[in-house]
Amino acid sequence: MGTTARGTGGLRSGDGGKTAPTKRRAVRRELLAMLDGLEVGDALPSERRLAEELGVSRLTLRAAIDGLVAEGRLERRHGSGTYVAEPRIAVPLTMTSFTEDMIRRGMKPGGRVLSFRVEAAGARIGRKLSLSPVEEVFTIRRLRLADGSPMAIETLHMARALLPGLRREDLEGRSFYELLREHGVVLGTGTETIEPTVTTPEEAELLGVPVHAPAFLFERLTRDDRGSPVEFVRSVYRGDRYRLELELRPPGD
Amino acid sequence: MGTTARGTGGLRSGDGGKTAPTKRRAVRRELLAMLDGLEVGDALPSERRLAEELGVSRLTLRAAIDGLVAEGRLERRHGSGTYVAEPRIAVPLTMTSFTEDMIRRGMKPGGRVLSFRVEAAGARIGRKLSLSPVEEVFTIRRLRLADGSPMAIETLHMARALLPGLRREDLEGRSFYELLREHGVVLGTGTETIEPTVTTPEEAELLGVPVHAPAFLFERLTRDDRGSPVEFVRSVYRGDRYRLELELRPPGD
DNA sequence: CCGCCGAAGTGGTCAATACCACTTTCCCCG
DNA sequence: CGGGGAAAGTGGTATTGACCACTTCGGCGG
Repeated sequence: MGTTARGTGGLRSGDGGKTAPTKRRAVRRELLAMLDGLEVGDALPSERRLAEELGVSRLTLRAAIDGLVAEGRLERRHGSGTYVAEPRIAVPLTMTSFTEDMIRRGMKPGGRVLSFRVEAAGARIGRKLSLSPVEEVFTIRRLRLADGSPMAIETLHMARALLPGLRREDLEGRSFYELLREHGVVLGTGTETIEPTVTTPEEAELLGVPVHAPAFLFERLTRDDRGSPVEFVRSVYRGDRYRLELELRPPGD
Repeated sequence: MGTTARGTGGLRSGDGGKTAPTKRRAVRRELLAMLDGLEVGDALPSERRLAEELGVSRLTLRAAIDGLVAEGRLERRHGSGTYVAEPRIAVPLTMTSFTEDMIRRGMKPGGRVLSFRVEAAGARIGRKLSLSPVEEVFTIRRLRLADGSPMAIETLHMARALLPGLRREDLEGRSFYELLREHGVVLGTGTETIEPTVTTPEEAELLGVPVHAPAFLFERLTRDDRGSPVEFVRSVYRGDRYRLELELRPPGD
């Protein structure tokens, strides 16, 4: 180090092997690792110190911290320091895969595949996924468990072309998004709509709740990093055990 | 054109001083003004140009743009430009007051006060608001309208001490948060929980929907800038005309 | 005529530096 | 011994300068 006046530093495009997309994410990972060794309420080293230790500018460090603050894992106190935040019962809505979501809520996620079919997309699903109606898609129905008891019923549609060799067994253990990532699908943005609904007799049976019990209906369209639709998911969550909680911030203005 | 002449209002901590609160917010306002003259899909000037025109650094400008992008009013296209985004049917959950919310959804908000009482907080509300159970609170029940038809029933609790002279008439026209601001209450963070539910006969009657129709139940606790509870609100939204929609971003990692 | 490719322009990221606002601490003065 | 106030340390904001990654578009060669 020392003076390195030659800003060109690089290190981004050159480094071998895997993608180290952005420096901020590297810092984020370092911070996450650091968090494992800290208790709730503990203070982080000061931003200036951390930036130096990690070898990044304070701006970059702050950007990484910003993310963790937004996710509720850290808490800033002006003039005092940055602290490990109280864990939230329910976390912000963004991003949640079921697996992640349940882990955050302190529950053990599980699942059972109810049905696994390959069929023509049809008009509705084809439109959602920007596919021809005759293109083959997977239609996968899963029962989602939390701590062993039913939490949601999920129906997923995805172009077969994206994961041609997918078998029913592949879904039993792992996270679906993990599978996608291994096959080179990089997830980008998604859109989710949420409506209240009531359970149908079939749903009630599977979820172990009364018929016409309140439930959430989620519909999510996930896109890859180039904006092409990847999956369309429709989920029914039981309303008695699942609720959303979110932190409101004063508007940016 | 038209687009909601919501003028420059706002500005929360307005100290009539020389120093603008923060430069970023000033820039934000400039951008908002600029947006009124643009159509959906139009491109903004480049960041470098804008930064120079507005006399701020590019980073500051970017921070302001970031906010507008997060709120869905602008859209960035890497390598191409920054564009006025398609208005969203439903906007991110953060912040929404009913009035703001409806305006964003392109509907005309309205309301009718169903009941207005002053009473002892009681155990439950007292706990929510961090008040003694015998402290006097307002309990206000309002029917919320969108384009003239019922959209939600809202029950609000707030310590009387915060707005001692509040009368029923004060609520008829204006935004509640506006009132609070005028009395020096600066809103900070809030917590909202969302559950699915079904309408009771009374709610169904007021909302004009069938009994046991799906609905959202919102509970919101709003705090001021120092973290003290300000209001506790419980709202029932009809599920057939109101739904949530949110944009999912890939996690920071 | 079409296609390729590179230059120009755009947003995305990062560094180094400076100053401000706030909190905490602790020393000095009463 | 107690209280006030400066100093130090922290996060918050802002600037300048640079390079990277991507898109767009036009010129050039096939």
